[in-house]
Amino acid sequence: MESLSVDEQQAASSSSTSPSAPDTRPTSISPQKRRRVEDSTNAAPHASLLKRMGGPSAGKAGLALDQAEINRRIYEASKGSKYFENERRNDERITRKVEAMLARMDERLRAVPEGGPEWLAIEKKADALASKLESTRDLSRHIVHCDMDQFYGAVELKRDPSLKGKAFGVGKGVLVTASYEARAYGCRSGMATYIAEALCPHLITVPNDMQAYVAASQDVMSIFRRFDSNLAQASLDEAYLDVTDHCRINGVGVDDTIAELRRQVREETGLTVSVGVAPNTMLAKIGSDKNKPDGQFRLEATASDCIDFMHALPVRKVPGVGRVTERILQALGVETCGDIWRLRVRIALVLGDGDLEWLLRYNLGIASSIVEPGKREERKSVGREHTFQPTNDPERLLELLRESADRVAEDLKKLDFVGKRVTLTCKAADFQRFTRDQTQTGYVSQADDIFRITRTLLEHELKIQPGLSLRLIGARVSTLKDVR
DNA sequence: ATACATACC
DNA sequence: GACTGGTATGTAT
Repeated sequence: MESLSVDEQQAASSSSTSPSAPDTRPTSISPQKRRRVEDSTNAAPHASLLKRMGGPSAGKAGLALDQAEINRRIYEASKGSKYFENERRNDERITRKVEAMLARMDERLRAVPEGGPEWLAIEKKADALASKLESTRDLSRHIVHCDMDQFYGAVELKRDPSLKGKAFGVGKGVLVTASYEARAYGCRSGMATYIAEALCPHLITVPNDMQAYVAASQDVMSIFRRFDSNLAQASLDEAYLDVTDHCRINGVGVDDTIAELRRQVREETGLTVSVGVAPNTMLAKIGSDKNKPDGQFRLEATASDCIDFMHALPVRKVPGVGRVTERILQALGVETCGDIWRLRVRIALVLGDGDLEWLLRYNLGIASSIVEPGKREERKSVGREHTFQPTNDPERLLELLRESADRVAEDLKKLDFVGKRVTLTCKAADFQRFTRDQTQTGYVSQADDIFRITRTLLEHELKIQPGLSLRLIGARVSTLKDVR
């Protein structure tokens, strides 16, 4: 029973107040408070850990080595490091969470036998929810997601053409991007450089130059703005546009419009961009990946095209579904967005109605069709953090905290914000992170105030955890007020 | 109000 | 031996 009993009708412009970028995800189940199992360093690696060590962006196509072999090499290279141990702990925690969820599923499935009256009632409710969602589908806009190809790497290539055709990465301790040649060896953004070098011994690494990327980004965004002056910039190298009006006013089809946008970017900046066009932001974003690099993809604006497009799509490809959510869904039997429909009753039983709603949106390919620039007053926090050689010297830690506090105050001043809540962020030498915060009675923005508050929080931690060694310290101010 | 987890680039 | 930084948001308590 794969076909949807949902009306194919639509129109009704989305009245949703959701933000322009797809950003919501099913919530995860509550953490369990069971005791951590003891060291199992010598045991064979759990499949999920092997995969986890492959990194969050592992699993893309075009590899010189088999992904399983890459994961094995990454595992070998990182085994025993503090980072690795922390990943192992986190992986165990998720494994326990998934086990607890499966136990709960067994229990619920016993209480609500498949095909029984209660089961059928839940199914009916899920179908009604799907119909309701279907009635909000907006197919009237040409929503565009532009994603620059290998952006930092492309900027570096422009600067140093001798890198062309070579395996190189940008970044120092950690790669922020890898060239397509390096990706073929399994090198990925977010990967430690020493791991990348283990996978690809001839890897060239170049330091990153944010200034250059910001400048290139501004050039590209100003070209995008010719097609939608109201675009939503999602990052330095990504933007959402609504080109419906541009196409109508100029009497140009959307495919030609996008070809023209790509041509202007290529000619004026020497960079290439991949583009997805679809009726909403989620579909456009997934689409921009379809013909990468230097390609464009358009999804036909009909409900059945949207549903078919999502059907075979692995849930992990949906923006907002990360590796933890992927594991939870996998345990339920949900690998693709098509599986969501088949397993809707199980999902409702185990995860609840709220999560079912988001998952049904993925299944149906329904999301916001509203593109608007991020508003300044929507800024939620301003923070700084940095990593250093682990130390337990309290004087040194306070010095480092002072630096973060100074930089946050600088940023707040530049941005004209003051805030009420002050957060201390720490990462211990073993990579475990924690935060401590305090809400003030009045607004703060001065370096001295931010330092004084975070220092008190840090000193308290040092008192209750004597000898605490840290590798990262940061300060953040939130609950902001605009004073511009 | 606080702490922490997840996600994105 | 070695694995970033900045921001948003959801959940639990």
